[in-house]
Amino acid sequence: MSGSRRPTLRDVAAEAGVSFKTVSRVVNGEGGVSELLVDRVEAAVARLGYHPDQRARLLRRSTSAPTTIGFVLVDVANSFFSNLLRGIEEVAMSRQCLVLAGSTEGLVEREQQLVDALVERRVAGLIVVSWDAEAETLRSELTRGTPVVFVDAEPDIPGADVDVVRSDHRAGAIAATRHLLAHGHTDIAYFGDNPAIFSARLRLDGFRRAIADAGLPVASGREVTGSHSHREWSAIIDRHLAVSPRPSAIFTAQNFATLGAVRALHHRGLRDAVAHIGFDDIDLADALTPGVSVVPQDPRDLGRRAAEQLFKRLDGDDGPGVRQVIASAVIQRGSGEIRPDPTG
Amino acid sequence: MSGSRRPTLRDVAAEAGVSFKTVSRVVNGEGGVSELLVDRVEAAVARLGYHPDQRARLLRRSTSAPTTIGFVLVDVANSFFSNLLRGIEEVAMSRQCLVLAGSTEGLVEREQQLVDALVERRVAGLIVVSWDAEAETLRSELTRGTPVVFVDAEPDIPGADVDVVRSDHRAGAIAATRHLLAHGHTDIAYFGDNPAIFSARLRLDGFRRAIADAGLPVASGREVTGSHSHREWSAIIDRHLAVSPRPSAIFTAQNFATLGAVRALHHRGLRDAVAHIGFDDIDLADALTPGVSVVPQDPRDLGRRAAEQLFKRLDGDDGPGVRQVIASAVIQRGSGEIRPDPTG
DNA sequence: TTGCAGCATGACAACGTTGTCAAATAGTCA
DNA sequence: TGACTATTTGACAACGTTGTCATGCTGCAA
Repeated sequence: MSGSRRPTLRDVAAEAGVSFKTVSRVVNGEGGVSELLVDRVEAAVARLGYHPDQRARLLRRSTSAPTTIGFVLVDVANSFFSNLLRGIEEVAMSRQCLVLAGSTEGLVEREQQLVDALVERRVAGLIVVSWDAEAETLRSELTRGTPVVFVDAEPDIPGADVDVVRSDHRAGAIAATRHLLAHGHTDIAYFGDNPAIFSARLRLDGFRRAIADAGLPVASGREVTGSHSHREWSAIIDRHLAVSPRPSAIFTAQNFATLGAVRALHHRGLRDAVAHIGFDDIDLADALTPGVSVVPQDPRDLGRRAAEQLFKRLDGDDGPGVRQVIASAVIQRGSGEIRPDPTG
Repeated sequence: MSGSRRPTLRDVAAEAGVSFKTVSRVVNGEGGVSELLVDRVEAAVARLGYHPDQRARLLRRSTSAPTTIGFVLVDVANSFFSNLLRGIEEVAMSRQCLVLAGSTEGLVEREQQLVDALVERRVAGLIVVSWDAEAETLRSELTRGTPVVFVDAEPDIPGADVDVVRSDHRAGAIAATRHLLAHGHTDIAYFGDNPAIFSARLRLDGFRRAIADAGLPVASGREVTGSHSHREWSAIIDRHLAVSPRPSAIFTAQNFATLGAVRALHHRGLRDAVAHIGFDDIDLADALTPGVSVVPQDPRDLGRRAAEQLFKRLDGDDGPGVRQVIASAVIQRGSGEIRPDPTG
């Protein structure tokens, strides 16, 4: 048995002594087959361990329920994205649909490769976290009418009408910054992702706006941006805590930066001295001393919403593009409510 | 252009004024086509945005490099599994191969559905975290000779010769327990996953063996097992800390349990009073006070190894099954080195 | 000019499936 | 009985691709 060719409709037909079309009918439950033959065919299917070839099936079928959707994300090892994936999977699962996912590592070139690879496998639709500002990686698919839902990042396509699901990055950043301002801070450091990235740009913009609204000067030396691991962020933030005067509060606008800041503050023994608030929640945020205040996101919910929207399109909805921008508010856990040292 | 049919070889051929076989040759770089026609075809491909249909290609092709592999995991939202996936993806990516993954949620029924769904899509091979002790979900594929690599859990198939990549669960649990014993603890509580699960069974076994080797009685009231979220574990462990006398040390043999324990200990203000060691590392383990001592795993490395092994098989290696059992040692960060309260 | 090698190109079958249609069989009614 | 209908079954094309083979053309030597 080992290494034997995988059985096809014809093999089952031979085993059952019927034509392969009859097997096809039985396998697809089409009806119009006598009970006698149904039994014979089903026995043969079981005996041979037959599984229909979905590639051939989809190739032939004109119209059918989607069986596979594609998800282009940045890094599945980042819990934000893995939870997005989980939310998508949840919805897809209820539709007997699988998710073909891949990490771009933030490289546009890799994003293009992934989109092409998914298109060549003829996924029914795409959910994409695009770091290509104008989403050129998806241009040809969009014009062709392939269903695409953008998550987390919103592409800047003039005159385009696309589906988007994302957090309200700017409002969240404004809320976080105002929270620190309200607690008396005037020297706030910002650590966030590369502003070439949509979400990072909006968060930095929100930070600056809140600072400006408070009548404070924009201290560019207090803005640090770039794409780093949490180990790297830890070292970077540690260095910024060493200068004098050090900032009295920090806003970390990305989850790795938040992890890095916790570690750096801990390392310097400043967790009770420097206020800290992060964008996007982290595990154990409430088991630290003090707890880490954050503006949370709910990536699993974002994933679910994106998938729901994609399936609506796959079900034939061709209405105008839908933009879902999810707001959220500060969760106070202690670190964000520390007041500046009056002697500082 | 919107909604137009996706172009095929024939469409490109018509556009370029050649036969579709010539287009096929150009697209596959087969050579034997005049420069003039190559140019005409390439222009037509670009103009129409042609992408070959991998389904049809694979259907026809007798032998070819693998383009998609399947990965059956338990829950992609758990960082252990998402890091496994990342490691697999990393290796697959270098082979121009995509990973089709799905979460079983620990349900054998769902595991079977996923395996079948992957087989029906004709993935080249499978990497599986199976929670079905005898791997019956994979029996027919194994006998058929489909390349399968088991990760994390090793199936109990009499006489079977399979590839396995996993941590040394038993040795790790023994090391963790001995570490607590060496620090003077005699009343150690165990919190771990359902022992129906391979890794959980070995870890519990290691715990019991270390306890027995120390000549201590097995206190069944101190063993709590089950599959829970970290919120649930937090509540469960909190309850066990409320009894008198409470354990002087706890060993959490699963990452959600570790997170739950940190939260529960924090909630009761016992982080400096009760020793704690976990199996599998967690984020921020070193930024807590005290740091969380653990026996770490390197899921990304496990994923890489599993994928490497799978590709070896796909490249034709048909040697005997390879078992990689990765050992690891305690990382001391503070929580595991707390000594029992002498007044306790 | 003829013959032949060598190359470029195309025609056609096949992969495993579904959709279309025709054939064969059984059943009904005048 | 004969014609007509309904039901079961099978033959065959088609999906988009690659593999095999035949055809046509060019250039060169005799």
